[in-house]
Amino acid sequence: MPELPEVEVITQGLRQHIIGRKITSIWCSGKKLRVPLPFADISEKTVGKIICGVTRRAKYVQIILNTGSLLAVHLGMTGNLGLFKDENQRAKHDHLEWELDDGTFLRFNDSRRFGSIRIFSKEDATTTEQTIYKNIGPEPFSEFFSTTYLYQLAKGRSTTVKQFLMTSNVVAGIGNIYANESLFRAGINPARKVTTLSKKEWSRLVDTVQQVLTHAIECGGSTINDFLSASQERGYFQMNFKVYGKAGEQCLGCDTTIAKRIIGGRASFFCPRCQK
DNA sequence: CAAGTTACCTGACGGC
DNA sequence: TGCCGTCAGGTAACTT
Repeated sequence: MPELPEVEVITQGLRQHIIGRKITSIWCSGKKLRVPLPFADISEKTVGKIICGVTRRAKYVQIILNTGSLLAVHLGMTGNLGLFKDENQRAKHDHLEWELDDGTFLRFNDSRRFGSIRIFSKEDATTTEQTIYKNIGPEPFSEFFSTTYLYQLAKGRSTTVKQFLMTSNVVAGIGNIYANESLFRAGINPARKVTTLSKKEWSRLVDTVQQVLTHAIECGGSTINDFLSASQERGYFQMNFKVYGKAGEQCLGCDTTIAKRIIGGRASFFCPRCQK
């Protein structure tokens, strides 16, 4: 499900509603997630505490408590964090639930269970960086995500530009959808070897990545099958897809048929004429 | 170190 | 109707 825009939309949605709320109780399904869920630790560090911040780093939603503890939630492919009124029953695949002092419930739902949830105490701030974020590249909106950075990092690598963009230690937050869409808008073929890109092309790519992500966040993310914001609203950036999922359709720019090709094991969509 | 492969898990969809 | 194969927004642990 979620790439950076979807995680950002959830983060912003939660922030509006749960800051200042006290967690009054917790429940878990007991099902195994990709990373074992440290339920006792999560319970101890969250129940009775007050939520004082919600932020995003890479594809993680971070919930910060008044004790300084940090809860890091990764949504995997199908995960979601949503807010529900008490009359809503638990849904299939709900795995963790916090009750808040205003009677609402914050629920983590994940059908494929590729998501993960970890908790760190204030004292473990360095550990947090060392465990989850140590191999994660710069945020795409940071100054470190630059033409020079990409150009230098690409030197000596044999991978394709699309795989490079989707590698989390190159840049955080870009998955299959936004890699495809950014490359289309930059006019760069996804199968190009990274060493063949000029500085001008890297520069265009930095711009289009930022534009696409910004636009997608403004649209509330992309809802293909199941993505919903914290307050269960659909995103509509999928209306703005120019290539993703459009194999066989005509390119809006030139009428050429949009192609599909597997690159690095992932479906890649592009216009063979507009993307050189 | 880089890059390719496999594994984790459920659900939706198309073909038969 | 159902069974089967394929595919899906992600990542980490393997091997090569």
